[in-house]
Amino acid sequence: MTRVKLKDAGAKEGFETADRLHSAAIHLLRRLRVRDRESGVGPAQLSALSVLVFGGPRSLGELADAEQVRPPTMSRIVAGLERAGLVKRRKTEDGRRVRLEASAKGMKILQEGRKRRVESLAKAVYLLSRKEQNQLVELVKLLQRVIGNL
Amino acid sequence: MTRVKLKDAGAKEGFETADRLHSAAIHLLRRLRVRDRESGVGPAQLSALSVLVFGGPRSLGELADAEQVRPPTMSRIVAGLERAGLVKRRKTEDGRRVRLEASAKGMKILQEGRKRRVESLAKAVYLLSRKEQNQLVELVKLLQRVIGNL
DNA sequence: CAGATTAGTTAGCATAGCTAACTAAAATTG
DNA sequence: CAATTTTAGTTAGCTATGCTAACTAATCTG
Repeated sequence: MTRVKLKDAGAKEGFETADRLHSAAIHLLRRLRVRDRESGVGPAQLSALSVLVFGGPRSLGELADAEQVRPPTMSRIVAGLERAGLVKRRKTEDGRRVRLEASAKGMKILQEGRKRRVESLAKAVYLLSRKEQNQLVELVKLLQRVIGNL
Repeated sequence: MTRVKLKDAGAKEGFETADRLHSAAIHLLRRLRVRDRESGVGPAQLSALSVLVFGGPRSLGELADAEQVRPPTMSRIVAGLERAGLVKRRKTEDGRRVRLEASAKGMKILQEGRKRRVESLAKAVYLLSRKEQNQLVELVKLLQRVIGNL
């Protein structure tokens, strides 16, 4: 039995691909994490801040959803960001909700951190041929679709 | 000025690609993290265990290096894995070093967790066309090279 | 307006990251 | 070969991040 049913073969490949992708993502972030520590801001704070900077102001609950985290967790993350002066808290018409927005300092810190973090990755990308770089762009789009399907 | 110097254009694109890749990796793992929690084993423990299962036994220091973590951190992660009976600690000729290896239970837990974790990702992969799936395989290879360059 | 729902916080627990300071074993060296 | 230095891991103590349960305050609803 050297032949395998097409369906099964596809399933196995899909699983393998998914597994390697998962592993690659872990290792990628593990490497970049080192650079993130230089900012003095924790990873969860940095990530939440980036949502506010690139995605605009929003409520705590919305931010928690975006970050796939429970409200109490986000409450504390935001408290840290506020303490560091990176996020401002504004009142809304609805007295229960808060409007969270990045401060100027928050935007600055984030841009710098993002630059630091991505520059090592960008260097690694430059080592690829131009053709491979273009391929990588296409494949990142594909990856974004996969994430959308999750 | 609609034209840009090629060199600059390349740099900018590389940065953009790197940034999107970084972001994609974050979102990918954030989604999968949910499934990981079902195992009852923390993410750092799970990741360390996978090194032992797929990469074979090694010392605590080597494991710390592989996981990009400091020795005290790995010491505690291993203590947790031991307490849960997922890892065994063996003596070596060098009395300072320990030899860490996954137990049968550890391998079982990991395989199950890996399956759970990857199955949602695999489902998302299946939604792509066969052609796109092949492209994705290429992405992962490229990605592995990029990570190697880090 | 009383009760239910919604938004966020507080409290308390576990995991995970770090540095500093320690112990024990091995290697070096005078 | 004894004294020192180096190496491997651990312990202690801090911070950050996850969670659930239980609370407060505001809004909505009947």
